[in-house]
Amino acid sequence: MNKLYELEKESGKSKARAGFLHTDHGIIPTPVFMPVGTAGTVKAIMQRDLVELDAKIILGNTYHLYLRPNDKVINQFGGLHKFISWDGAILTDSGGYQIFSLQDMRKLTREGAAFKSHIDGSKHFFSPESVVDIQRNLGSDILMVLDECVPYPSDENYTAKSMELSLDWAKRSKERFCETSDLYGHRQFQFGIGQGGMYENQRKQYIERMIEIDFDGNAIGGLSVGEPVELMYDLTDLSTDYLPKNKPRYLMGVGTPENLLECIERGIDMFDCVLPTRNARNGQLFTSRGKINLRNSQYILSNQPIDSSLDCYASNNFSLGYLRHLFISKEILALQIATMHNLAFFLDLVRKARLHILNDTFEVWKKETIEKMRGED
RNA sequence: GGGCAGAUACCGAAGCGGUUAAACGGGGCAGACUGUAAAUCUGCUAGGGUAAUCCUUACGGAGGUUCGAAUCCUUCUCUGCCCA
Repeated sequence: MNKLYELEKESGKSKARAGFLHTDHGIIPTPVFMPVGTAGTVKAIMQRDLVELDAKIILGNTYHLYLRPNDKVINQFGGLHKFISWDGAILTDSGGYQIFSLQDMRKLTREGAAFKSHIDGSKHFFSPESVVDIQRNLGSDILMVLDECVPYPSDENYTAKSMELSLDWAKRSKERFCETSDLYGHRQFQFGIGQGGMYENQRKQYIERMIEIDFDGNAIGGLSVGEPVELMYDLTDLSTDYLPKNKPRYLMGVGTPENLLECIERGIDMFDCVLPTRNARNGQLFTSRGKINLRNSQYILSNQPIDSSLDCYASNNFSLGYLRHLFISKEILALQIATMHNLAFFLDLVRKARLHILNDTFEVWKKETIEKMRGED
């Protein structure tokens, strides 16, 4: 199959849909959750565990991998897949989010982003073109264009200007992508990223102009940056009204288990988020009964498994009391178990969502699942 | 038996006349985390009170000096080190 996306089924009752991403590193059923592996590792667990969890695709980050070890080094290893020993698919983010989160260390111009390394303060420059080149060296299956993730709140004028900048960068990214080719014998695809801040008209306009550039897939960026969750849902809803049906839709950086279900219902196919991995390292578990703050003293004597409803070694072999002890004692194993469990939960949730879409039961199941998760919050 | 040093909140440890219910660590108790500068960050941690620039009790014990003492003096108790 030459095309990346194959639509399998639409819900009919909502905009939820099931499909496949055809990459040369596997066929990925969608909706899909992509664990974040910024620096060439999904923190605290091994690639073997990701396989066991049936993660089909993970993220890498252009900014981080460029700074360390550098894409030229990774090129010497035959690309990121070989470098990190991962046969599944990889999507690399562009560094656009770092332009946003490391705001005080960079300067934006029409040409690109000048920035200082957060590691050693050294000066660097990213252009839309160089970011494509780096991702060619990395060899990710899906590469993201460089964009400016507009901070929240931003006024309409700033957002509009930023839109022009990001769209210009998007065009240049596409051009560079077309001028270059994959280096390692597997296909690479390129996604655009829709911005527009919190303004409906700008979101719409951005998407319309992005569609013209004709990327392999379309992302929605700049959401979940501090705005009220309902606004995030509304803008996602609006976005999927305009995004083409024959291409994958990726909501960047989202979100909580509830966010995932709400946005699947609004027609999103792909998600990534640091929550399951980061919160795991910070002692918070996501379960079918809601969130658990593991350090709480109420779990000292809990003999309950983390979540026995999951088919995951970490989730049903250790008691909450034991895992709490590991956290309180700052044992490395705590991070590993919690990370594995949280990822198992997120991946399982989205897989179930997919099955329910195929069974025409998604909407009812979604409602029940959210209620259950809220129950013990 | 003699000499010296010390005793501060759950623990360690600052402070050495007023701005001290007492710095800072640790521990404890909560909270946050959404395209990862995060095994991180924030708050609380004598009792009472929703809370306060409110009340009570507090820096080994007992007395004293002073307008005012964890801080100065006397004495007692205990701890460590050194000399016999």
